[in-house]
Amino acid sequence: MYRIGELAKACDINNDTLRFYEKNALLSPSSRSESGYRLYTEKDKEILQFILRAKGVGFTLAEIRELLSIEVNKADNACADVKVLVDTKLSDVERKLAELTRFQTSLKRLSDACCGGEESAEHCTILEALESNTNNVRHEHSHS
Amino acid sequence: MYRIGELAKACDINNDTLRFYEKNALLSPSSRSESGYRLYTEKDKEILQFILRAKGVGFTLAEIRELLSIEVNKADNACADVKVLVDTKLSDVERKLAELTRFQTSLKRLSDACCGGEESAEHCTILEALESNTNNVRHEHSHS
DNA sequence: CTTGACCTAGGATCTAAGTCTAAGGTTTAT
DNA sequence: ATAAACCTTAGACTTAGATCCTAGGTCAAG
Repeated sequence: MYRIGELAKACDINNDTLRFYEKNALLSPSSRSESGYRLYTEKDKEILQFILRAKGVGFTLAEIRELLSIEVNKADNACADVKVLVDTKLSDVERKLAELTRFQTSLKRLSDACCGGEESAEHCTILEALESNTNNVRHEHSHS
Repeated sequence: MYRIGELAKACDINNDTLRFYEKNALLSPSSRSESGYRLYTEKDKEILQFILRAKGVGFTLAEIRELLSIEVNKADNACADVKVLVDTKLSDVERKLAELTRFQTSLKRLSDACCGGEESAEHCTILEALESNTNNVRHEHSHS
């Protein structure tokens, strides 16, 4: 059993974040001590880690709540319902992947075109690209 | 010279967003009319487009402010300074991409392993996977 | 038996990036 | 000359996701 501070420390988050997750129906401690202290189990910790991983890839807490809630309703849901939810999340993930890939491509192009040297940035291709009306690095000339 | 509404419309953003950018030291109109109306020049419009493009590549407004400060003071900054900003952002984006790809794989595997039928989800492979501490589908047995 | 670290609840505050409202002044078209 | 469309400011509100504050209760160590 972890007390709130122990679990928070173990997962490198704030105690208040755990209280916040509880208030927002994401993760409640499995029990309380005599004096009302929250007591989290190993299982609770695993759920928290799932939450943190999901958050790390861009799921909102609302989406995570939905993912987690499937489990609670198991018996009341058909497999099909669960699958729909997962497939919806999969589309979400793929949409996010597409956007990030776009960012990556643009940033890479900017980075690759820049000499990165100690020269003055007066002719920096990155700045030029951001100034131009294309968002693409068209001119790959360097500063030399 | 553009009035606020004209520039906003031309760049497809809200008038309030321009006031917000001004308050947050991203873009101030070059002048004001007799009656106090903001007047933006062609150059101002270019800076705005710079901001919007940088936003489109995933930079936060704080990061854009930094980019702009280099932009207006090019001669005093090295190319390396600019490149660091881009490369930091790039690593950030790539870290997220990696995590997201991991999630995509997991969700795909979950979806594929699920029969998607009208059976109760009590033995749904998806849920079983979410319960495990790996987020991977280990047991590919179905509900039947 | 008290000090310090930890915990409680409830509500206030913060950040990002806007968006909206109120109460009024200006410009333009008819 | 007056309505419609535009502009001004200050400040409140929004959403998501926390984080902090107040005022007090609990627990282990010296």
